Amino acid sequence: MNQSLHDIASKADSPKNRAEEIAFILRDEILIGQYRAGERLPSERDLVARFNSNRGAVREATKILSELGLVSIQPGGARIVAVEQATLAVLGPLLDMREEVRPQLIIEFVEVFSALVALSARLAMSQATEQERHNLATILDRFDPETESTDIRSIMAEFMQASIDIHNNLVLRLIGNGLRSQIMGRLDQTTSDRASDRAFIDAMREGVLSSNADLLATTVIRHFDEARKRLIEQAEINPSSLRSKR
Amino acid sequence: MNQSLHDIASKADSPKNRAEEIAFILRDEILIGQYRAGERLPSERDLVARFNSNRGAVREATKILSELGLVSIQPGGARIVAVEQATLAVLGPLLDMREEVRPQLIIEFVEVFSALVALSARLAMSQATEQERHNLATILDRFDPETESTDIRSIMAEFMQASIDIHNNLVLRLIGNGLRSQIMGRLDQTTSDRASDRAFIDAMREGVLSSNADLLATTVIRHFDEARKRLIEQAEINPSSLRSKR
DNA sequence: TCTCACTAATTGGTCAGACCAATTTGGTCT
DNA sequence: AGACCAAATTGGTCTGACCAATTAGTGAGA
Repeated sequence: MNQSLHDIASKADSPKNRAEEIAFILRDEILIGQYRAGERLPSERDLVARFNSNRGAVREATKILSELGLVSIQPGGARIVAVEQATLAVLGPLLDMREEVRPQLIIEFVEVFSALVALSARLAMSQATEQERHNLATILDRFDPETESTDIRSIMAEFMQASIDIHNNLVLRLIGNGLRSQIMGRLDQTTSDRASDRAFIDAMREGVLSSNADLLATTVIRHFDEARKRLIEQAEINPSSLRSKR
Repeated sequence: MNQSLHDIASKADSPKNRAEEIAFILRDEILIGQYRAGERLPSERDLVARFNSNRGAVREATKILSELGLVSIQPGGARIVAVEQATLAVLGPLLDMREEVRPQLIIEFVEVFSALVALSARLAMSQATEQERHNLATILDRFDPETESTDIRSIMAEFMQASIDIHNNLVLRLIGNGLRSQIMGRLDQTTSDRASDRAFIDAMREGVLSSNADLLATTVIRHFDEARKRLIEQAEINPSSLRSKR
């Protein structure tokens, strides 16, 4: 029961010490809905007993949960906070733990990511040098429709990073960091239309080289919108619980 | 522009316990550039001596810094991480501490926020009920160009929250949480054109009531773009260090 | 029966000191 | 210079204790 929980958690992010080990277990239990929002977390001394550890480690663990925004610690007791008020750092664990919300969560991610890539491309175009635009094009050139290995998603991630390096918008960069660390490596392989991918990459390439921000943005939005629709179809074929409560 | 000490003090987040107190001091020192990235943080025992505290509290403090993504803790020593790799939670402190990057950071925030508001409005329109659209309009109706007190920014924040409640995109919500907690209450009053604000609100209202997602999105983008340009002008009048290194 | 005040138990916050394992450091030898 | 080794340093773990604030429980009084 709890064994499987622990396994899943350790697959994703391996705890670096006892405190993280405890924190991750509690985090996953919270995300899985084992505690309701507003409920009290077991006291530090109880957790010490449960995990055969010491208060120092347990306190560090609850500190982590507090930083994740999952619990609110106050003298008298710590209380669970609704997932909706947490930080981006719960996204990854949520993807790992809650199979039934995965499809929906991925769709939501795509919705946001596409807008951010489009924005980032826009900002980059507004101040990219010739050299920088060439570098962006080079990234896109890595796409090869013949090879199965060239993952269009990794290319997009790299494109995102490169465009952020150009406009250097810190807010966008920090959000990008959060999304990347939570999502990368947790997405399944999706069958996508290589031909349409080719057209997408070509359009982006043209947008980059001609410094056409509008073309770039609309191209990105359109492509991700298609991807989104494919995901929705897939989710409806396997209708675990689309748009369900979390 | 000219900030009193009192303002800064009230903006600063007040530590809840000794660990946070220490963590916030170290965080600010890192953000101010007192340590360079890659450098070693003083050892836990040194920090104990410096803050007249104990290792437990110090370890909790460094744990917080670790969660912020500002330091990387490993056996043998903790090292400072570049601000660019931190989490959104450093934005607020950065606004409080580094006066010289404030203008640029606010511009960057507006760039991102506008895209997210536009996206959120789009998503909300795609599935809002009559009732929900009416509620959104009610929020916009709070704007009164005659009264100085009605802050268009708080209205936009509320609109953002309400639209998120409609489409319920968790990714967007979590990002919104981060931005809101970091930015809200840290922006100066900016003199804006009440007439153009009125036009903006009216356009949004029409977009909402007619469920015209495109109109809404372009309206939002255009308005924030104007706000951005005003900010750039202001920043150039007082050219502290636009687009400077951070 | 209900309310309020008081008391006792619980909880988080702080602190001191100890040992371990791994890394880092400094010196030595080749 | 470079490789190697021993010592000092560092983070990780653990025990046990006391404090202050909150919470839960009790009992007296309305």
